Amino acid sequence: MAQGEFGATLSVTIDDVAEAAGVSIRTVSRVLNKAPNVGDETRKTVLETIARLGYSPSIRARALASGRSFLIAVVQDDPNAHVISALQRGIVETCSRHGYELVVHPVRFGDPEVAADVESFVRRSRVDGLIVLPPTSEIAAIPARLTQLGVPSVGIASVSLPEYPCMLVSDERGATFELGRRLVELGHRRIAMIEGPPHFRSAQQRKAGFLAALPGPMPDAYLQKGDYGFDSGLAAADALLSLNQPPTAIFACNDIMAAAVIKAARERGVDVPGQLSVAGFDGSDLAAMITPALTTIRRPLTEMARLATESLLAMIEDPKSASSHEPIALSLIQRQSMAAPGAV
Amino acid sequence: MAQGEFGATLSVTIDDVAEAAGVSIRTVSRVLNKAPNVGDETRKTVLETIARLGYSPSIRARALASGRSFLIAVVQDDPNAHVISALQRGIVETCSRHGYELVVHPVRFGDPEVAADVESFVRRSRVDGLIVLPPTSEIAAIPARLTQLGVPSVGIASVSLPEYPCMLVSDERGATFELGRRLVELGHRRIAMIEGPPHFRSAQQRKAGFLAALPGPMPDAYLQKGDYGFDSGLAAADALLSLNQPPTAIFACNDIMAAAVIKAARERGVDVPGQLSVAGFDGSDLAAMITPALTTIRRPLTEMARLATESLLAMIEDPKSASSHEPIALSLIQRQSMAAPGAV
DNA sequence: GCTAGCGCTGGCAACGCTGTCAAAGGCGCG
DNA sequence: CGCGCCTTTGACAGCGTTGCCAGCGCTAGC
Repeated sequence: MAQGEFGATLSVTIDDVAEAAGVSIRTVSRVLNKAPNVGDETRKTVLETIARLGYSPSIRARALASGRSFLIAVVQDDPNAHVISALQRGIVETCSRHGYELVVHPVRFGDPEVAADVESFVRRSRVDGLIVLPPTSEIAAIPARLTQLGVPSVGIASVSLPEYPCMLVSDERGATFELGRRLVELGHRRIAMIEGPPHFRSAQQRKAGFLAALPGPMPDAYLQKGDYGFDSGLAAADALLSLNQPPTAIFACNDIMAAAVIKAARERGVDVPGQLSVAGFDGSDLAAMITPALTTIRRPLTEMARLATESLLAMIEDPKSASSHEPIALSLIQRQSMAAPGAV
Repeated sequence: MAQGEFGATLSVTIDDVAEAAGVSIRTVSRVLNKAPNVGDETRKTVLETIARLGYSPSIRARALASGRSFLIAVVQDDPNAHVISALQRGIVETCSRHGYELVVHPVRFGDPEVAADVESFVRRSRVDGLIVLPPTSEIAAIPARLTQLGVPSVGIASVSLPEYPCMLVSDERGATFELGRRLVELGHRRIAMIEGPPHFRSAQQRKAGFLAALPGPMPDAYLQKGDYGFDSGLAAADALLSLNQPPTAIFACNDIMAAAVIKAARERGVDVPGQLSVAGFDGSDLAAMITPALTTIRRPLTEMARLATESLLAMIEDPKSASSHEPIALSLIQRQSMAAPGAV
C-alpha cells in the first residue's frame, strides 16, 4: 500500500506502481528489468511513477519468482586480515557494479564438516554462486558438492583443483622459485627457510618452489616449522640464529613470520641485511612498515578478486559459458631486507 | 520434486516432505520453525523425512512469506583492514549462531550520497537490520533514514548519535586522556601528536582527550596533521624530529602512523624509547610486530561486534525491546616504545 | 448432556515478483 | 483487401514459504 506521496516506505509494491501508472504489474516488471518490449511513452510514465512513489522492488520476491537471488557468497577462513580484506574489497566492488550483494560465510579450515556446512549454507540461503578463498579453496570436497548442486563456484588458490569449474591459480611456487634464485644470485649459500603449516597446499607450494631454486638440498637445521603466526616466526628465527653456522638468508613463508625474523635478528644485534637477508610472502602493508622494509612476494589480490567475481557472474548469467583455470603471475618486491651476504 | 532418496538437490520442497511424511505442509512448517503445537510422534516423523530427503527450507520463500529475511548487513568503509576484519569476525560469528547471514555493503565515507545509497540498499535487499561501522557510523543521516524506514540499526562509534536506537560507544577520548596523563607522569614535557583526518569525529575525540591530559597547550609545531596513512606519518615524524626542540614523546592517532614514526626515528638514529617515546592507537597486530613494540590503545573490537550483533538481533526479534547506548572502555597496552624521557 | 476450551492439524490466502502465453493493434506484402 | 507477423500489453499461474482461521477429537465444567 502506498502511504501517500511522501514518506514512502518499504511497503510500496509493484501493484501500487501499476495502479498509479495505469498499467499492469507485468509492464512495471518489464520496465524494472529493462525488457526491450515496452513502449517509450509507457516506460517513461512507469519510471516517473516509480520515482514519485519512491518504490524499490523487493529482491526477495524477485528471487522467489525468478529463481535467482542476486546474492553471491564468499567462503572464507580467517587466518589473515590483510588477505581477506584485499580480496573482499575486489569482490564487493564488482558485485555492486553488477547489482549483486555479497554474503560472507565463515568456515573453519580444520573442521571435518566444512563441505557439509558449505552445502547446507548454500541450500538454505540459495545464493547464486560462491567464491571460495584460500585456504578453504584447497578442499576438493567443497567444489565437488557445489557442482553436484548445480551452483557455480570459483576458487582462488595456489593449486588447480579440477573440481572447480573456474579457478584463479596464483603461481606461488614459481614466485618462491624466483626468490630463491635471486638469493643464490646475490651470493647466498647458507639459506634457511621457515615453513607454513604443512596441511596448507599453498605452504607446500611455497616451500617446493623455494627449495627447487637452491643448488643443493637444504640442511635439516635450516628448515624450520612455522604456523604463519608471529610467535612461531620468533621461535624459528631464534633457532636459526643460534646455530654454529647461522644462515645468511632466511625466507619466511609469510610476512608475519618474516617480521618476526627481523625482530629476532634485531634483538640479537644481527644486522639486516648486512649479516642476514630476510624475505617474506604476501606483499602486506606490514612489509613496508617495518625496518628494514621487507622483500616480499605480492599477489594482486584485489585484482584477482575482481577477476574471480567477473567469472562467477558470467557463469551465473550464462551457465553455458565455459570458464577456465587462470594462472596468475606474482611479483617479487625487493626492498631493503635483502642484499648480498656481507661480512660473514 | 524429490529426485529419489539420493542426490537430493535444491529442488526438494516442503511439499515433498509433507507428502512423504503424510502430513500437511503446514505441519512441516511448524516443525521447521520449532513451533510448540506439534505432536511428538508427528515431529519425529517429519524430522526423519526431512533428513531422508535432504530437504533444506528456502530462506527466500520464508523471507517473502514471513516478512523477515534473516539477513543482516554491515555497512562499512574500508580504511583499515585490521579494524574491519576484527569487527566482521565478531558479527559473522554471532550471526551464524542465531541463524542469520551477513551481507557486506561497502560505502564511501566521503560520498555525499552515502545515506541515500544505504537507504536504497536496504529497500532493495530487505535486510532485517544493519550494523554500521566507523567511520560511517558518524554520519547521522544514515540512522535517521533507517529509523524512518523502520529498520533496526546499531552503530559502533566513538561518539553517541541520538539517531541510533542502539550504539556501542567506545571511549576513545578517555583512553587518549589516560595515555596523555601517563606520558606526563613519566616525566615528558615536550609532547607532540599526529592527528587523524579532522573530518572523522573519532579523530577529534582522540585529539581532544590527549590534549586535555597535558599540563599546558600544545605548541603548533608539535601538532602535526596526518591522514592515518603510513606516508603521512613519515612526513609528520620528519617534521617533528627536525625541530630545534624535538619532542620527547609522540602520540600518533593510529598504529600505522606510529609505525611510521618509529621508522623515521630509526632512520635518523633517534633511539626509541631512549630519546623518543611513541604511542599509537588501534591495538593492531602490527603494533606488536615492530621493534620496539608499540604502546597502543586497544578497542575490544571482536567483543564489541558480538555485542552489537546481539543487540541488533534482539531488536529484530522483539522490536519493543529497548536498547541503549553502551559505553565501551578501552585499554592501554604499554610496550617498549614508551618510557621515561632519557638524556635530553 | 451440552458447551467451552485445549492440543494438534489442515486449508486457504497471501507475500511481491517473474514466466508463459495469448490478445490487441499496427504494419507490410502479395 | 486480407493475411501473417511483429510489437506492445495484460491475465494468470506459479515460486516455496508462513499467517490466519477453522476444525478435529478430547476433556473439563456447569
